[in-house]
Amino acid sequence: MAAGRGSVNNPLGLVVLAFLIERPMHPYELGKLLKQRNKQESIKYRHASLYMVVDQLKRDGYIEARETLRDRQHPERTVYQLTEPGRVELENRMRALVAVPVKEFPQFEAALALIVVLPPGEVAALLDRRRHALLEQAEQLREHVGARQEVEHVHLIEYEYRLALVEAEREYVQRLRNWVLRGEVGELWRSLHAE
Amino acid sequence: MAAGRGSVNNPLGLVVLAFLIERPMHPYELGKLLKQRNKQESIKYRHASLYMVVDQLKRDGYIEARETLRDRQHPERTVYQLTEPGRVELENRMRALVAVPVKEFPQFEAALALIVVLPPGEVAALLDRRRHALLEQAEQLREHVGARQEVEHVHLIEYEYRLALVEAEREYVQRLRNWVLRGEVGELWRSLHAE
DNA sequence: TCTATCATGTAACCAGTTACATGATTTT
DNA sequence: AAAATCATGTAACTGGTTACATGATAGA
Repeated sequence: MAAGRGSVNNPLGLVVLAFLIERPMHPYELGKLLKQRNKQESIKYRHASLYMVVDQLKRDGYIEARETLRDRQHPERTVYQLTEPGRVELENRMRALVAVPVKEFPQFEAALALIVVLPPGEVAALLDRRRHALLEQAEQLREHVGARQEVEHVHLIEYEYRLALVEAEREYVQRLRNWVLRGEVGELWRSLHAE
Repeated sequence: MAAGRGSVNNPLGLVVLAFLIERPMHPYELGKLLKQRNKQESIKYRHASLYMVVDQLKRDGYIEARETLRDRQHPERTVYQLTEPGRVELENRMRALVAVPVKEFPQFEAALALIVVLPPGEVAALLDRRRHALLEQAEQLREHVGARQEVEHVHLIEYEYRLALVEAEREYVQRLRNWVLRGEVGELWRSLHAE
C-alpha cells in the first residue's frame, strides 16, 4: 500500500520504467525518446541523472541488464529490460500518483507566505508582471493543446492540466493585485513599510 | 538582474533572511517561529536543513554571527543578524519570485504524461479517488481561510492561493474523468490494454 | 582540415535528508 | 526515578547536479 522505500520516488525513474514496457533500451535511447516525446516539459530531465536512476533501478531489481552492445563507433551501451517487480512497482507508483495528491511546495506560494517583506505598492506592480507572463504561458499552451488534431488527445492531457493551473493562478493573481491596489491591505503590512 | 549564483535558491533560506529582518535570532528560534507562523505549510522545513542554510547564508555573507549565548542549560546558541547584502538579496529574490513564474514539475503532471501505462478503466476510478481527496483539501482550506477574522488577511494569502489551485485541479480532474468514462479515449490508449 | 555538434558516459561536488547525540525539563 | 519530550546541534549518507572526457560525424 505505502509506495515502499524503493528509489523510484524520482519521476525520471518512472519514465524509465514506463518506456521499458515498450521494449528494452539503453540509457541514451531512453533519453532521446524522452525528448522526442516532449516529456521534459513535465518531468525534469538532466542526462546525467538518467544514468543515476538507471543504476538505482538496477540496484533495486526493477530493471536488469539484458546485453551489452559493442560496436566500434559507440562506447559500450548496456541495454536494460524491465523485470516483473519493476512492472509491478511502476503500476503501483502510477496508481498512487493519480489517486493521491502529494503535497508540493511551489515557489510562488513561498513568496506569498513572506510577502510582507515587500512594500504593498511594489507588490502590486510585481503581480502585474506575473499576470502578463502567465497570460503568455496560457496562450502558448492553448496553441499547443488546440491546434493539434494529428496528435492523440491522450498525449496532450499534461498540457491541458498545466493550462488549467496557469489559468487559475492568473485569476488569483489578478484578484490579489486588485485587492492590494484598492489599498485594503490592513495596518500590519502597511506599517512595516512606513517612514 | 539574474538572481545570481547565490545559495538562496532555497526557500528556507528566504525564510531565514525574512525573519532576520525583524530581529537577530539563533537558528533554533528561527525554526520555532517558522512553525508558530505555520510556514511549514508553504515552505518545506526539516530542522537539520535549517542549520545548513544558515551556514550557506553565512558563507555567502548574507548573515553574520552577532554573539554566542552561553548559559548552562542550553548548548551554545549563535545569534545571527542580517547584513546589508543579505537584505538586498532577500528583496531581489522576492521580487523575482513574485514577478516571474518559475517552471515547476508537479508529480501529478508527470503521472498524466505517462498515463497510458494504466488501463483507462482503472484511471477513471483513480481519478475519482483524487477528486474526493481534493474536495476534502478544499474544504479544509476554506475553513482555514474563512473563519478567521482575527488573523490579518495578508497572512492568509498563501492559503487562498493554494485553494485556488486545488479547486482548479479538482475541476480538471473531473473533466478528465468524464472524458475517460465516456470512452472517448481513442484507439491508441485502448489498444495498449487489450487482451 | 578545422570547428561544431552528436553520442555516450564518468567523476567530483554539494545540497538536503535521516539518523544520532546529549543535557534539561516535565510527566507519570 | 523512569520515561517521555523539549531544546539544540552534529555527522553520515545519498541523490542529483555541474563539469569534464572522448570518439565520431558533419558542415564550413
